[in-house]
Amino acid sequence: MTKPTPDPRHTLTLRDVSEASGVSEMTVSRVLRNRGDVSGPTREKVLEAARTLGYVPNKIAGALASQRVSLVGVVIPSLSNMVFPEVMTGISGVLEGTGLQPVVGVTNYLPDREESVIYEMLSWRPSGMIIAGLEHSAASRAMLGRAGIPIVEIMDIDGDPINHAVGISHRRAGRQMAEAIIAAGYRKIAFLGTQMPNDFRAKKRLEGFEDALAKAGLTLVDREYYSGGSALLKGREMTANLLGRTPDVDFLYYSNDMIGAGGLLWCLDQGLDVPGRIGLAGFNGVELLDGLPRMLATMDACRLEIGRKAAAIIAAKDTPGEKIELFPTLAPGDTIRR
Amino acid sequence: MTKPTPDPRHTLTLRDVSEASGVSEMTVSRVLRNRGDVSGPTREKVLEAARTLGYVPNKIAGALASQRVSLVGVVIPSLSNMVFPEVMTGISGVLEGTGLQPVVGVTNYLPDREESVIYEMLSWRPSGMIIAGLEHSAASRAMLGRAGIPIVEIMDIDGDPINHAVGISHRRAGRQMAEAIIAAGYRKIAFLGTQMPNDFRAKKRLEGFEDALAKAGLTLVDREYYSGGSALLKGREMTANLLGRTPDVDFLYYSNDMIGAGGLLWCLDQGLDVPGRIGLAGFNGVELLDGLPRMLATMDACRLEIGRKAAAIIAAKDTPGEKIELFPTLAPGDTIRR
DNA sequence: TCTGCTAGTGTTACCGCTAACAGCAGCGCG
DNA sequence: CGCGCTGCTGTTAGCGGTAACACTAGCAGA
Repeated sequence: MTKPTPDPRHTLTLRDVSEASGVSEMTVSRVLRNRGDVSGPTREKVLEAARTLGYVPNKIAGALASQRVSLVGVVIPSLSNMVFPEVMTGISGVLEGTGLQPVVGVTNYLPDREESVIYEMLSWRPSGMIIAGLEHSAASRAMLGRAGIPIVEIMDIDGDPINHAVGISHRRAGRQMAEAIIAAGYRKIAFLGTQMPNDFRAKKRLEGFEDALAKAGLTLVDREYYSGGSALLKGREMTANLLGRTPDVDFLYYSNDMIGAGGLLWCLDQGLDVPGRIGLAGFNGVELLDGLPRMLATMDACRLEIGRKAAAIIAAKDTPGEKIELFPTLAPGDTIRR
Repeated sequence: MTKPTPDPRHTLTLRDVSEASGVSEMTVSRVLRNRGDVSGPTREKVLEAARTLGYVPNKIAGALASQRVSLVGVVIPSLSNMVFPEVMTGISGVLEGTGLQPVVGVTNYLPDREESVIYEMLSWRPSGMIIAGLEHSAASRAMLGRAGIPIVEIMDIDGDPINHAVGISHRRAGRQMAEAIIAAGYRKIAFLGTQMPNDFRAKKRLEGFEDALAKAGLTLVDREYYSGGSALLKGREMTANLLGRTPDVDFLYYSNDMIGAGGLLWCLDQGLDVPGRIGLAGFNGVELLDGLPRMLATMDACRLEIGRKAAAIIAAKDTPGEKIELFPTLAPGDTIRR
């Protein structure tokens, strides 16, 4: 409730601390960064002065002078879907000790927005960039390629990375799930998922899924798409629609766990025999959903590990470009026959 | 998969663009920032050069020279609990048009970590800071107070803000919920919530809740705390424990919707009559949960609006310090008798 | 005694950009 | 015809730090 500027004069600089402690700015700088030799007493004097003044260093100036920026740009499509927060946890954990700090930018699955977020981030000259996905506009790829810093594209490895990639094969994940479903004896299989034209990972999963169906001489008997809204609720609606339209389906493959959970709740409400009469599966392995009446079949996307590995690459900063594939595990849960 | 540094020589600067387009650096700078008069043809030449070179301005240098930083620090306790992503959405939405960019820091509800996150952020000399909560270490408060920028403390207004505050009264929210519960005729009321010693908002809600109970001559008949893990699952466990211990409870007040949802699912599994035999309520109004078999009674925390208002204060940057109270609405759902 | 070294400190020259001001045409006007 | 103006462009001097080097005293070894 006070005014925002209680400045005695201006904002503090190294000079203020140097005057207060009677040494040069350079020595203050050395003390504050723990670099170079400074005698014990001097160090104490300086720290004391900095503390009582309440000096906070100016990283803008420091970064410009040293040509070193302690930021790592992280560009992700969304924060609200449970998957990226976990990736962030992995990233922060590893970056913690390194003096590097993640800065997130959110694109909402819009390529234009992604381009401008990347531009903005690069203009801060970060030490590295972590970006979800392998598909970016030509301009984005060009900017990133030219930036001269390590670039790690995460989540997906089905494609050509600019530099590094850490992720899983969503095509393979789709295929694996399909194989498990077929092996369990389901034959009339439907897909329910996001409409989003730019969720390439979901798209690849579906491709892999359909490939595997084709190999078994099957095709999807129906499909249903949605866009916004509460995922749980959408899952119910979509499932109701689809079963209304195609009552004899015996398996529902959802593009993510949230809508899958909604579908599961609906099926249970209807008293359908799950997984006997009908099976369900999602994708992501969101821990949040442990605690549903029944465990949804799903596939872990290795989110934490992806975050960790990506951060480690940036922190190492010398690694030559490479593709790191992680392998998700299928959790059959209680919604697929065994 | 290529090497990270395809530099023809070094990273581009204004000088490169100025040479490529045959004008001074200053003119290039003017064009790139749309500031001051530049003739049409010159502007074209410059833009063309910048585009073909792939120049990305260096905001570090720009910020240092202009003493203006387009960043807004946002300090929040967690990203994984559904409530802050929505606040972020509100913030980003408002900041979008202003040229300001949010930078988030996560504290995991640890005061020490909060202090260092604040220090880190201030060292980038942001144009403003948005921080969750009103309770901070003395050092944190001092740093923020001295920073000379607008500080907005969000979520809570039960206390003394450093500068601005936007939020709801959690004490009042707790009281209101208690009153509604009592009015509905429940008498044996228990509380289930987070253990976290630093979730001051949850604590205040509980205080308000107990105050209102006391006014009606009631006290909590039991309570149960948890710390980590999947909230839905924890909700189940806690509820099972509590009802095992105190079977005659007739209302369960949860400190958040997720554990409330877990509890609700457990009650339904057990075939308990909700809300007849037992009522339940949570807090937050997370949209995510629409779609549960039954709508949990809850209270919206005005998250989106809090984010918007906070960002607006920073963007306006001249507003004198003030406390803005928002008023959550109680959504009785289907888990409280009417 | 002189040299060479080291630990501790100061000096200088930027880092890449922008504020502020200094030109300098070309023009209308008294 | 000289004045002031407007429209455009360039020049200069930092912003607040840090790298790189210069300096000084003190001391070991030749």
